[in-house]
Amino acid sequence: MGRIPCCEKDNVKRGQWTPEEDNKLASYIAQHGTRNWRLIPKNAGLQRCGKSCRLRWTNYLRPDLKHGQFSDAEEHIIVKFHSVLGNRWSLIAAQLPGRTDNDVKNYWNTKLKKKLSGMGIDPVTHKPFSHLMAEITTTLNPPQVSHLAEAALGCFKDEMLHLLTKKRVDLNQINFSSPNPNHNNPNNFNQTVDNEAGKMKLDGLENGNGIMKLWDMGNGFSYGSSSSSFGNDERNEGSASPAVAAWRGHGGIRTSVAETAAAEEEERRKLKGEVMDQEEIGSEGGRGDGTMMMRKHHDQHQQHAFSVDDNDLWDLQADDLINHMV
DNA sequence: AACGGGTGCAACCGCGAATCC
DNA sequence: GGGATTCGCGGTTGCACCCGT
Repeated sequence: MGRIPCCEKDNVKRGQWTPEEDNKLASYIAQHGTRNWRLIPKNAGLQRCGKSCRLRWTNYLRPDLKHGQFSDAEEHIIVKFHSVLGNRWSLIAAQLPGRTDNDVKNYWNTKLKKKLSGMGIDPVTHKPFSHLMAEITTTLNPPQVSHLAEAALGCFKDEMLHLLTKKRVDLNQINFSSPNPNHNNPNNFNQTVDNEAGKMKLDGLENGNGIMKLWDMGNGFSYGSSSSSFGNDERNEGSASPAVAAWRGHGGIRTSVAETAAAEEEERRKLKGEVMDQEEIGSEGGRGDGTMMMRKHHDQHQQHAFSVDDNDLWDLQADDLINHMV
């Protein structure tokens, strides 16, 4: 039983690629293209499995790849799209010409995740940790809250300390009584997390036009200055997936391979234009697909949703963000 | 200088989706 | 229509390099 291996492991070389192997693969693909990955290593005279060849080509050898540091603009795009798409690295990478999903994934895991945590933002939900704590207190019974808070404080100790030392969020001003009307009624404390999640889901889906609902923590926290936020303003409540589903339901992300490469390139070009040249976008005609929706959605908020210049938090030095311990 | 821990990145693995036959 | 094959994706691992002690 078990899965059939993609290739005979015995005769296959693994590990780092040598320059000679790179040359063989690149020159073969230049001549014959990437039609059948299983045959490519055989025909190119490589003792590699097709999967390994495909990975090497797509992540490293492709001539259109961009190597080197990610720019600030690219960082912003990654965080912005991650807040909407979650860990859909290939989709995020598609917004960054010359970057691969592996690049984006690695960059997220090694740099951006820590950077966001250092800013007191949960990299999974893109919400401030303080907001998550407030959510916990509104959805769980008091005994559960105390246990969970204890555990969470252990997990988020650094982030909480950061918040305290940097005074990004004044804990005295956090409204732990929350907007949830049930909170003040002990009889309603049994509302489960599932119920809350279900409500969030509905909020996201029923928000009209499939646009993600703005979460509002009520204490004025934002990724950046008061007039700007680092992520998308219309943030999904909880996990990104319901909103993404809603978005897709309105013709959102293209995933079908039937979509032509030209269409994808067009989309990429437009999205690139959106980010690189925001001023010029407003006059552009509409599109029926989700990309346009995202673009429209973005257009409506670009003045404050994605401004690099006025984002003081983002410009903090990494040391300032993470090494908060005195 | 040696060592150990942290970091970044390339590569691998396993699964589901898409395509082929 | 359905099984086999191939592809693409996201998560994980391994290793080289860096830096502090």
